[in-house]
Amino acid sequence: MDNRKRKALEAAGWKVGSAADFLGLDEEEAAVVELKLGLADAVKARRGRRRMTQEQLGRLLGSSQSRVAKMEAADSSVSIDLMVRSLLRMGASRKEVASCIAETPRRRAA
Amino acid sequence: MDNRKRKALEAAGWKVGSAADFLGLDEEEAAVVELKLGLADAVKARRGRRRMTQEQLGRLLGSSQSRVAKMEAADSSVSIDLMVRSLLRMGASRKEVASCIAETPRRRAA
DNA sequence: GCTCCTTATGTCGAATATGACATAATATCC
DNA sequence: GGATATTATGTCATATTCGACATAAGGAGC
Repeated sequence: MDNRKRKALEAAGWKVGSAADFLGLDEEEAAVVELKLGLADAVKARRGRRRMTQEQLGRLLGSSQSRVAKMEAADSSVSIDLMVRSLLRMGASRKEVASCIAETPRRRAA
Repeated sequence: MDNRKRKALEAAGWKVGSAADFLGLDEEEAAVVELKLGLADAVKARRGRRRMTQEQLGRLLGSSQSRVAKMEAADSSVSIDLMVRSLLRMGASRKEVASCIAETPRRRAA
């Protein structure tokens, strides 16, 4: 393989070649927030469809009402992991999780 | 609204109505693992396309080579958050992140 | 074989996310 | 109005995840 040469040339400082499609920190954070809003909406929607209270869902997840509330508010203290796990626990498929990550969340207002 | 009555009937014990599509804990864990494998593959693939080393990517992420290695191995000690952030930082769109969550990961072998 | 580069694995203190609890705010009924 | 149910917000001790470091393991070229 002839990677060595190219690697030495490209990626030398920071300007790696090809598409140059790195996001900055701010853009990344914005994307994460949108993504989390999408998950939050999905959790709220699914819980609503089941006619469950936050406390019931909290119990199902082995968690608490307050954490569910924060989850649905896309609070900065809740991880993507928790939201994803919650959706899966409520019966969402991986594809469904994916789709609510892909779509721009409805509730954009602050 | 007439929710009260229905809520009292449904959701009484745990058998909430409609689709009854709750996953058990095991199934949820399995789904999480698959999902993480998909993200891990995506990180590895993107890094490869950039011809970056794990150390370079670690530096870009404000992290370290070892964490990138664990990330690409879908190690249990790495969060979905970190993987998602890494992909976004490398320029992936929310949709691209979603698609690699949706698809069943190639590398199924242990 | 040895050297150099890259990746894998284990461990640590520090940083962050967690469940739990209290309590405030917001409905929804009478 | 009050009573009751549900949701929002703040705080805290514990648990998990973090970056960092050391070091082993795997390859590529000599």
